[in-house]
Amino acid sequence: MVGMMTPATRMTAEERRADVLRVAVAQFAKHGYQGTSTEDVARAAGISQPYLFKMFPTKKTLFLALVQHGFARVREAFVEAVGDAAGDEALERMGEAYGELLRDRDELLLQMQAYAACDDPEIGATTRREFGRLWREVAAISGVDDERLQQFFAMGMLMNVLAAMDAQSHPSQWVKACIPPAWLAAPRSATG
Amino acid sequence: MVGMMTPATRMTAEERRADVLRVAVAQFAKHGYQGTSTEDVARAAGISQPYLFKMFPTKKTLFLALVQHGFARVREAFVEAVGDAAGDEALERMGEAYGELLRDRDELLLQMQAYAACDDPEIGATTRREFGRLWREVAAISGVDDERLQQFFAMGMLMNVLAAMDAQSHPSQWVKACIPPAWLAAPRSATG
DNA sequence: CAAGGTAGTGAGTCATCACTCACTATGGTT
DNA sequence: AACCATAGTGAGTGATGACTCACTACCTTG
Repeated sequence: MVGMMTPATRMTAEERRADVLRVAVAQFAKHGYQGTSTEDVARAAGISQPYLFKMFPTKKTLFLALVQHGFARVREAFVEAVGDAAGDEALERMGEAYGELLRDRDELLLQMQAYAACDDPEIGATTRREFGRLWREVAAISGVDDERLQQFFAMGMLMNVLAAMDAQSHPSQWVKACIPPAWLAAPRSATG
Repeated sequence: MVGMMTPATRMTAEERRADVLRVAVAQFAKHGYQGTSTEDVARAAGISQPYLFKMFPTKKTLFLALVQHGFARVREAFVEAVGDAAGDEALERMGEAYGELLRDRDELLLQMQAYAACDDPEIGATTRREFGRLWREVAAISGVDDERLQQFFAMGMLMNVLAAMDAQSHPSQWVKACIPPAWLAAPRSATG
């Protein structure tokens, strides 16, 4: 009764959980798995740290939930964007959709943090599994060959890295060269 | 004089520093900037933690030195590999050289950790600067156009991510599809 | 051999972190 | 109105982390 923090407006556990997930992305995206404290996440979500641990038994559980959620969002965005297209056109639309996702850098940065934390067995396993699902899904939807798939994903990874470096906010000579206007489209000419 | 640790065989500061740098790469590559403790690095290098701080005034200084050193190694490897080639052939040789570097996953993983830690202003600035230098150097040496350069770097980033996920040690359907055979076993040939 | 610079350390300090325990407040149901 | 499941918290705890201070051992040079 004394200095008790106003118990953040009461929500159902589900609502609160969704809230936490939404807010936690930003933290983990910026500071990484090890660099983010559960205290920070709790504060950002407007709840106490002990309650965070009631929803997610460990910090890792929370992080893994975020990773799965993030990859799932990418898959959903791809499915929706492609519609009934196929082949190169499907790839192109997925590329555009990925560009849209870039609006919210946090989602992509979280992916980077997941890759970077793969030394941890559980994080590694989850990340590989999710990456594999995404790969297979893109393969199935587009139906293009492996070389093209590879180019598609390679471009995605480059965008992730550029996002991580926040290249867009630090313009310089090379940035203009490596973020061309056509950065959304799949490469038109095959290597050769 | 009681339980004093055998003072690791005496070296010049330079030798020791080089030793530390060599050993520290593995630690930071695996566990990231935040996930690596100076204690771990010191132990791995066979010196006491206070002495580590005499050579590198802060943990960040050490990490930044590693990042610069890593990028420099890539640049040197590229220059050496290209020889007097130019254009697409130069790119191809650099690609092979990058494959060689992949032998030692740690170097590439450290790059990933640098990208992931870019939220820190100093790390971000250094990483962008080094990436930019690499980009310009590859551009200058090869002389190819931006689109091709972009594809080259994109493929490199995909390799980095696959290395981070340790895809090669966790074979599955998609791994075979996304790892270019030439990079899987790069016995320094196949200039075709 | 005396002296001093330098390689190297033991034993802290203070902050932070993941996680816990015991507790309180709230609202829907009977 | 009384009950109770569940949302939510204050105040820890033991471990660990970056970094410091005061010190010791070693080697080179005059």
